[in-house]
Amino acid sequence: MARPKAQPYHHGQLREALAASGRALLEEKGIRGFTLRECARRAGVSHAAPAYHFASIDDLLAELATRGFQELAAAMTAEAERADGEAVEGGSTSRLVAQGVGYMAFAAGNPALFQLMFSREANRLETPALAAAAEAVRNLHAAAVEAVIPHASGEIKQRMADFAGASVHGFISLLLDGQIGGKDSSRALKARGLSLLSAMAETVVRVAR
Amino acid sequence: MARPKAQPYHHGQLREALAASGRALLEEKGIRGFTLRECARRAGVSHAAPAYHFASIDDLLAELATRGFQELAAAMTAEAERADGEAVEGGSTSRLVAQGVGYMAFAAGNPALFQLMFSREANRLETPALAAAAEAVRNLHAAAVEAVIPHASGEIKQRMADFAGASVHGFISLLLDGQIGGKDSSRALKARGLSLLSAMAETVVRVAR
DNA sequence: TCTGCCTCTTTCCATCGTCAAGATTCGGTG
DNA sequence: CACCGAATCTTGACGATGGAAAGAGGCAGA
Repeated sequence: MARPKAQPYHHGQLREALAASGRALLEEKGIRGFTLRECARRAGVSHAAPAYHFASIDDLLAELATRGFQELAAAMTAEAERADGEAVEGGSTSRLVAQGVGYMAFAAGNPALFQLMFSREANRLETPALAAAAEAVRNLHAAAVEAVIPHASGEIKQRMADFAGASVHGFISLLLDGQIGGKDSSRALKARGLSLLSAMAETVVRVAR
Repeated sequence: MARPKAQPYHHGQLREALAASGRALLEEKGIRGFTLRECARRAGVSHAAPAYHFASIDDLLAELATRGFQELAAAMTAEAERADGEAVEGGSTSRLVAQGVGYMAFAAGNPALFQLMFSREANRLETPALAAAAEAVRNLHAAAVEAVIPHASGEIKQRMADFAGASVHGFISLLLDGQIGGKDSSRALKARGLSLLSAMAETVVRVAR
């Protein structure tokens, strides 16, 4: 009889449940359509229950963004390591491209969350965890660029990290907003994305040489 | 006595007034903090008055985004023509860079509006006017790239237009979100932006050659 | 002048985020 | 094992919001 009742008074993992239902809700309704009450409803608790786990709705959104950045970092490293394993040539350059692929794939799979992460709506809270998670992603970018041009000056590395991050982020952002490739097939869009990534990587290599 | 009373029953230019107060409100409160009632309040009318001019709050936001795109296009062409006038050399390439400067300057001057324009929150309405205004901006990008590499193939032109648009858009987006150059001076940030623009332009030229 | 239409106000409703108060359960202490 | 404070959740309430409905004010053409 120790097993939990169908609807125990104490949820036990409400914070996790809210993060999960909140994420799904965000993708469904978008940032403006996101409501705390609906989020609580889906988690099976009353509308005021989230208050104990999250100070405000912005606090919950900040948590979602934080987890998004962590997952984004994981997606980038996973794709990069996959490239390391199968690549016979290319090395650090193909790793940079693969990391960009991971970035784009995450954004394409979680468009609303991705938008939240890079909207200042989430950054209003400016929690330390959010800042740290976002910085980790930036560091991944910087490290991948650095590996391609290890002998370049610090300033060149910074400029190229700007460049690489901006290209990848801008492309997928415009794509998700429908500003690029309106009615093209998914296959064609991937080709355009890869084309952009290789142009980006070539530029990084060329400028530093 | 024909002059309008202090608060005539019929506003006369309410649509314009709402667009103006809405724009200011958007920059002040951000997308999530934007409310129709506050917007009406600032225009000096009751909270239900906007209903006749805008079907919904999303419709008003779509109008703001549409005007934003028109203004963005104007800022790009103005900066590009300014560059044409003073440039002794460079020609089409310096024009491409200048157009990017205009793009970034508009975004930096209207961060919340810029974010709205490229958030799918506005695009949910998908009004024809909004689509047309956004397309005009895209065409400006494409035309500037085309002028730099007139002899390239159509596919290369498209890829380079993607590349140019993505770089510029990504950089200023990340900058406005605080993901780039956290505590750098405004001067340093402009230098980084110009550096990115020239790297972008060089890549466009190089790939097509 | 009169009449119909456009514009705006007032009123109302369901929903929202947040707060306060009460109910329930948990973990540790006696 | 009994008890009690703290943590967790529910209920109820408040002001604010977007939108709908109904009515009042003002304009233009017959």
